[in-house]
Amino acid sequence: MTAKIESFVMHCGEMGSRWGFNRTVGQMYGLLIIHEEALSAVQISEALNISRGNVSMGIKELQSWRLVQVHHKPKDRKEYYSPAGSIWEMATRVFEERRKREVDPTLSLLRDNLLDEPGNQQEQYAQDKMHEIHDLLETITHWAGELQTMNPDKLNTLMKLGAGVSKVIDMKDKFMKNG
Amino acid sequence: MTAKIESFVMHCGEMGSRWGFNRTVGQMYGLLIIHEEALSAVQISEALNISRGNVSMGIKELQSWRLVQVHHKPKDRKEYYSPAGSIWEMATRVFEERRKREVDPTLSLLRDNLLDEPGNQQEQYAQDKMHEIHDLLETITHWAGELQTMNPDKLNTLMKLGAGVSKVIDMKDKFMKNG
DNA sequence: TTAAACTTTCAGAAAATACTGAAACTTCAG
DNA sequence: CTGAAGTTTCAGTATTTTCTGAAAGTTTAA
Repeated sequence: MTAKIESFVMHCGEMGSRWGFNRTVGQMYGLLIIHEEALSAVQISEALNISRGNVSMGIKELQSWRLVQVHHKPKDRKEYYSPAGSIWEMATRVFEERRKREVDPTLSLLRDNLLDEPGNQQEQYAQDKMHEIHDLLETITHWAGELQTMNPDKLNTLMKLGAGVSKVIDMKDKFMKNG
Repeated sequence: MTAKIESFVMHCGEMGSRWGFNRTVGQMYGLLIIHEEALSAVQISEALNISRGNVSMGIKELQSWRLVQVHHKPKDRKEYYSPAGSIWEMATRVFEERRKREVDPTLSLLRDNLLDEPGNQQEQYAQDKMHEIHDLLETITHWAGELQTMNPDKLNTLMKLGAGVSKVIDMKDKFMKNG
């Protein structure tokens, strides 16, 4: 590993926990991304100086995020791992999985709580707030879902044309009034 | 605390670490949100059964996220805490702070690495990938920033009109070709 | 000043999380 | 079958993170 590559891999490790997994899982993912060929479990454990068992657990974790792909080479029983999909797909998968872990449980709790009638003034206030949060989370996840269905080229093109979201939306407003 | 309120507060605790802080900080924030009146440090420590020192550290943490506001009552030396801003503002602050912690350091590392010339084929491949990631992160943060400048009413209105992001953007495409 | 009422800090304890390595398991060629 | 070549699991250990409570710091009223 050259110094540059190593700095990237180590950075992914440091950021790992902020990105939703732990240090070694972050390192593993970083390594797979910047390495052109797929790597075996032993190669990963040697490159990162971690135990073989840890690699196995890390791969399992990355698979639960749908971020790695398994390959086989002819005449070779080992499994080789590489990142699944394009950079854009990786980003949407991380978003989606994080939504499942960070937002969906909250939405479900809020929905449950909003079914009951509030018992007193204090509960009324609490329910109002929960309602606000619920609606906001629904709006955000809806729009995030829409963004994910687009490809990044489209976004980039529009950005370069100087079209920000608000401009596009203002235009839509105008368009609908006229039409 | 009624059962419903408690379930919300405890949920915020469980989600805390996924949202970027720890359990008690999550609980504290949840409590402040659904409680109509501002609360003193002692009230918080009693409501959540945590030490006074822990409350102090938690408040400090929430302040670093710009999520709490301090109040004073006449004839009372204690400090009283409440959430800062509307639900929408809280959400944008959490986004913004998370961007600072989760994305900005990576962008900066990638920029540094992209300044050097690649030394060999392996480094060339690595740099290409880093370039892709860099551009994608820039696009995403740009669009996220734009979304934050809008208010949620506007988003909701548009959503109810059946205007998804992609529809709006397709329209923009058409509009620009014709114009 | 003083001291009461409050807040912050931080060393050490407790709890949670991650890692290792050996044993168990799986697969497959011969 | 058998055993070699691989993967997974998990009990115990190491590391990291969080929490407590006592001491130090701050503010203010008298």
